[in-house]
Order: sequence, then structure tokens, then C-alpha cells
Amino acid sequence: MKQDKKELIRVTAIDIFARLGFFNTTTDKIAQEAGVAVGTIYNYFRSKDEILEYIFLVELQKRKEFYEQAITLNMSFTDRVRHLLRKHFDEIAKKPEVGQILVRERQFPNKNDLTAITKYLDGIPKLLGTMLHQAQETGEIRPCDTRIVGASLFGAVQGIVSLAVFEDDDSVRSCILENAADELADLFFDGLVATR
Amino acid sequence: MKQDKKELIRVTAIDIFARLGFFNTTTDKIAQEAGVAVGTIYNYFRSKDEILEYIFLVELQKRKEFYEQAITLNMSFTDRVRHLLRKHFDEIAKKPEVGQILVRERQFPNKNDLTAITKYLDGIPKLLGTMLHQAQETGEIRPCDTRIVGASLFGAVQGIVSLAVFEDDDSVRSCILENAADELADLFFDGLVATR
Amino acid sequence: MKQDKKELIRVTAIDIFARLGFFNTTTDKIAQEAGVAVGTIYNYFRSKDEILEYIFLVELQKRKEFYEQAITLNMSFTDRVRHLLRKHFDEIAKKPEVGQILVRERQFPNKNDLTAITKYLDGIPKLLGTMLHQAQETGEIRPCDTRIVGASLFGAVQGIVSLAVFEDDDSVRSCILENAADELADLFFDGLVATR
Amino acid sequence: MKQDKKELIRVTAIDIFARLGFFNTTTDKIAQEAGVAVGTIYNYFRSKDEILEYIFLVELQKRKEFYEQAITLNMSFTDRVRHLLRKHFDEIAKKPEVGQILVRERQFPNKNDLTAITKYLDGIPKLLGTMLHQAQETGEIRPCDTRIVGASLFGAVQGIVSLAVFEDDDSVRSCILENAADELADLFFDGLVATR
DNA sequence: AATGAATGAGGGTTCATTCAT
DNA sequence: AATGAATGAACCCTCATTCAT
Repeated sequence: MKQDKKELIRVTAIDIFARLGFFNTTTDKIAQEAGVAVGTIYNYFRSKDEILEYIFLVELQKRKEFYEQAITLNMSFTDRVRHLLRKHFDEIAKKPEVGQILVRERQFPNKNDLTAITKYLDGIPKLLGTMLHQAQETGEIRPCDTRIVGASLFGAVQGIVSLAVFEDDDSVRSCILENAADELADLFFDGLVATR
Repeated sequence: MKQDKKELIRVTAIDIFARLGFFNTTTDKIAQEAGVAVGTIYNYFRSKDEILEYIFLVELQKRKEFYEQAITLNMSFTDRVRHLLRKHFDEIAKKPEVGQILVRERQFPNKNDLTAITKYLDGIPKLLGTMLHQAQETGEIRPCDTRIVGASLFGAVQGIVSLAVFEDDDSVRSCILENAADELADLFFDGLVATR
Repeated sequence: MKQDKKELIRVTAIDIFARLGFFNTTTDKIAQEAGVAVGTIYNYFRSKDEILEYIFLVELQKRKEFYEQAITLNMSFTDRVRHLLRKHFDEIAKKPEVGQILVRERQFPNKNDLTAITKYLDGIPKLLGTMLHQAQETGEIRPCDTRIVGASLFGAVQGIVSLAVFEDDDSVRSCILENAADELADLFFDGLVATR
Repeated sequence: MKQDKKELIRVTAIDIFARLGFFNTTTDKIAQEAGVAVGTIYNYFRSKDEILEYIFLVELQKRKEFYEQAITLNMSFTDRVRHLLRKHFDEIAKKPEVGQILVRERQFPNKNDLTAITKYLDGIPKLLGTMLHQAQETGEIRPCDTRIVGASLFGAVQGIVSLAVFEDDDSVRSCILENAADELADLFFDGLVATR
């Protein structure tokens, strides 16, 4: 039950951060909406910053698990990426507010360098870069600057999430998120040029 | 001369927003670093928010000009995109701080409805979508969800800017930004798959 | 056993109050260092204030006992004072932290009127004044304003305790406290002037 | 006029600190009673702590001036001390609240080691110790532990201030403070023992 | 147009105290 | 008797904005 409350605060904070932005969200507001006292928040988090970090941490964890899964499965590189993208967009579809935060709250509290936020924003592109590099060595993909392509892929994902998340119509949003993984995989692997 | 001071404030604000983030920047700090009094800022801007909006507005204006240019020039769709990307990354290379702000300060897209920020973040992907749509109709590119691809392209650009902007080594950053346009164009038009 | 715990809390509180000061000490800290729950403190004390009062009360009690002893013993006034001073400084030497509190925590003598703290800070000088007055009547000491001299003696004692207590070197502190009683008695009874 | 406001805040704070104690005084209260906004306080002081330090600093400065005066004047050691004591008690008589603070607010904000408060509480006894030491060498006073006697003298002064300051009757207080210097000087130089 | 001291609502955080277990 | 999670009033301080000079 102790963790129930931490979870309650995390989930509530996601909703409000998504709605108002981190800096426009007050701790009072979070407490009120979570139905607890302000003090209670501080029994589980050392600061408002830490709530945001925890949100990123949880999502980072999930992405890591997706990655471990993808590694284990015996599939080609392209399928692996497709798998990761699907999982990611599914997650966003389930809770778009999380997506909103992931693309918007990159202001760092810049206190400790190794925050979960930095790990997320730096770590995931780097991980994509590594995957690309390996695929390049096995000849699965053509030569390219893997850092740039990794950052592009990560950025493209964020761009789509932005698009979806600011879409008001729920059904349109769902549709975007459902197609996104395949559309993006096709784009990245086959390009846009008309059949040659 | 009147506009000299407004420009001074804009440029100074860019540096500080990039360094500290919008919410961690005080008007006092801007005034101090610009060598004017706080009150002076309010002779040119109605609020701190408006400074940020003005920064986005100026950049939005530049992008629009690039677009007008690109339309005028008689070139293929792919060359047009390549041209736009080059111009954009050149601009970031000249003043990376601007890039930092463009990718980071997307807070509160809800205060006043039609802010320059929203116009930038929504407008540019939409514009890219339109271009893609036209290219699709002329058969220059294959069928695809142009909204998703537009958002992906915009996102990919932002992702690369992120990568470059948080890169400490100046020469590495320049290198990334120089190659980015071509690398990204190749990626989007030809994809990654080795065999063709 | 019931009183064991109250004693435990009192002793722990002394250490922390001495180290951090009353206002910088939290009840959580006391509980933690005493190895009990916060709630437990409130089974023995009605408030945090009351802990401090209890500390003063215990010390006041001890001083009263010293006084009773001194009265019983058949000695001259000067020896009586010397006896009291020795006892007091011995006590401080045994637990300098108590001394620190006695000289430092004189805040709010106004909350409840008859606190142990007020009794200590007002009562002891008054008691010294009474002793001086009697000695004056028996001709043991010269005419003087006994209130002022009483306050001076009490103040001088506190001043020495301050000196000792903020001395870091343990052996120096012990030395100061050992000599203090005699030095002070000599000073008060014979003065400083060289020729006599 | 700039300094007028700092002075206004200092003087107001003295009154409230004396009445309620430092820790029970809020910045809002000071602002309200000074007739300024809370923010104004922070234009002149970096923190609430700094107000207290400034109060001590000003008093320390005054004492130093008294000391310089005393050194310049061509008088015996005993007269010099008498002069210092008179000046000090006069000062307290003029504004007893200051006295109250000087004897009560020794809680340290313990942040920077060299606060004005520490300088006052450690520095003045040390200075007295030095004076005593010199007098000892010139044979003006008998051999004694000058540290202990210095601390005693300082403590005795504080003790008298305590006595006076908590005295409600104004005329009694004045009387105490008027006689204090001589009474204390007599005590320290000639002792208490009846004419021998 | 320029200044910068004054403003005060509002924010994050603390912590003594309570009370259900 | 003991626990410690929950509480929420209260505090210190910040900072965007104003306005008299």
C-alpha cells in the first residue's frame, strides 16, 4: 500500500504535467488532484523535480524491457526496430499524456547530471545508434552516419508522438499511433522515392 | 535605434534561455546581461513570455523565407527538401543556441491560442505535409501517410539539432550539422536497406 | 521502564539540541537517533517545547539539590559559593552538551509563563541574590547591589561555560572547567587589583 | 534614501526579534511592521539570517569604536574597562531590545563560520582577555587565568543585561543600567570581601 | 525612452502533531 | 505502549511586473 500511494502521485502528476506543463504545475495542485496532502508527496519524493524524474525513469525502464525482449527474439534488424516502435507507440496510445511529457519536458533541473531524463533523452538515441552500427557491420543496412540516423529515428518518433498527442480527436489519434510504427519503419528502411 | 534595443534583448535572451531554460531565466538576468534596466525590457515586450514568442516568430519568419525561395527555384521535390534542410541546419550552425531553444522550449502551447510557438511547432510539420502531399500527387514519391511522414521529418530534424546542440566539441557539432541535410535527405528518400 | 524511555528521549535530545540548536532539531531526528518512533515521543511529552523544558527542569532540580547540600553544610559564605560553583562546573564537565543548552536555549521565555527555563534563568540569579543579601547582613561581604552582583555571578558562570563548551580541545576544556570554580570565587571575593 | 530603508528594516527587526525571538519572527511580520513589502527586505538582505547578522555587525562596530576610544584616552587599565562598560550599558539603556538580542540570539545559522554573531560572541571576550593580559604584564592586576576572567567579565555583562532587559519597570531598569558599570568594575577590581 | 526600487501573490518545502493500526 | 504514514498550516523566498523619477 506504501507503493500504491507513490504510484497514485506519479499517475496524477502525469495528467497535470501533460495538461499544464511541469513549470506551471504546483505541488498543491498535484496533492489536491491526487486527494492527498502536500506533505504526503514529500514522503515519497524529495522534490517536485524528482516526480518528473521518476516518471521518466519508469518509462525508461519500460523501453529497456522492450529492448531486452527485442534482443532475445530471433529476428532481423528491421523487424527488431519495427517491434520496438510498435511497443513504444502502443504504450503512448494507452496513455497519451505520458507521450506529451516525454516530448515536452526536457527542461532539466540540471542539478545532478545523471538524471533519468538525461538518460532517456541521450540514452535512447545512443542505443538506437548502437543497433544501427551493428546492422551496418552485418551488412543489413547501407553505410551511413549512425549517430545522425539514430538521432533522426528518435526525433521522428518524438515528432509523431507530438502530432498524435496534440490531436484532439481520439479516433484520429489512435489511427496515427496504430500506423506509425509500420509507416516509420517503411520510411526508414525503404525511403520515400517512388518505386524505382 | 529603437529596433536595435529590441534586437539586443532578443539576442541576449536567446543566449540565456539556451543556457538556463526559459523558466530558470529571470528578467533581471536578461536585463543585466543585455546592459539595460529591467524596465526597458517592458518597453519592447509586454511580458517575459512575449520574448520567447518573438524568438520563435523571427525563426518562423526565416523558415518561411527559405520556403518561398525553395518554391521559386525550379527544382525537383527532393532537391527542394534538401535545400530547405540545408538552410535550416546552416542557420543552427551559425547560432546553435537558437536550435536549443527551438527543440526545448515547447512549454505551454495553451496560454494564448495562436502563439508563434504553436505556429512553429504545428505549422512547419503541416507545411512539410503539404509539400509531401503535392509530391505524392505528381508521383514523385510513393504513397504514404503524409501527416506521419511530415511529422517524422520535422521530428528527425529536431532530433539532429538536439544531438548537435548538446555536443560539446565544436568541430564535431559543425560536422554533424554540415552532413545532416544530405544524410537526412538520403535517408528519407532512399531508406536504409542495403540491397536495392 | 516507563521512565527509562523518557530518560532515553531526554538524553538523546540533549545531544541533538547541543549540536544543532533547538529550532534546527526536528522531532523526527530525535526519534530516529533515540531509536523510537516519533509517536512515542508524544507519549512522554506533550510537545517539542516540553522536551526542552524537561531538560531545564532536571538541571534546575540538580542545582537545587546542590543548594540544599550547601545550606546544610556548616561553612562560610565564600566556601558555600565555591562549593556550588564546583558542583556546577563538575556537572558541565561530565556532559558539556548540557552546558551548551543551558547557555544557548533561552528563546521564548514568554510562551507559558512559568516554564522551567524561566525558572532557571530568573530563579538561579535570584537565589544567588538572596545568598548575597544574607552574607551582606552578616557582614561577610561588603555593601553592594546584590541583584547586580547576583546577575553578574550567574552571567560569569554562563560566560565560562560558553568559553569551555565551544572549546574543541577536550583537555583544554577539562582544564578550564576544573579551574573555573576557584578562579571565579577568587575573582568575586578578592577582585583583580594587584596591591592589597 | 537607499540606506534609510535598510536601516528601517534593521530597527524594525530588532523590535520584533526582541519581542518574539528570531525563530518565532516571520519575514512577513517584519515587512508588515516596517511598512514595506516582503520583497523589499530581500532587496537589502539576502536572507532572514542576514538581518540578524547585520544587527550584530552594527553593534560589534560600535563596541570596536568604544574600544578604539578607550585605547586612545590616556587612562589606567581599570578606568579603561570602566569606560567601556559605561559605554556599553549606556547603549543598552538607549535601546534595551538590542540588549535582549545580544544575550539571546546565539543560535547560529551555522552556515558561514565567520558570521558577525560569532565574531561578537567570541571576539569580545578574546579582546577582553588581551586587555587583561597586558594589564597583568604591567603589574596592574594580579596573576590570573585571563581567558577565564575575560569570559567571566563578558558573561557578567551579559548577565546584567539579561537582568535589566527582562525587568518590566522602566525606572528600575534604568537604575540597574546606570549603576551597572561601576558596580561591576568595583566587583572585578576589588572583589566582594568585606574591608580587610 | 530609460531606470531600478518597490511590490506581493504565489511557489516549493518543512515539520510538529495526530491517529488508526 | 509503540508505530510511522498522513496531515496541512506556515514559512522563507522568488521574480514578473509596475511606476515614479
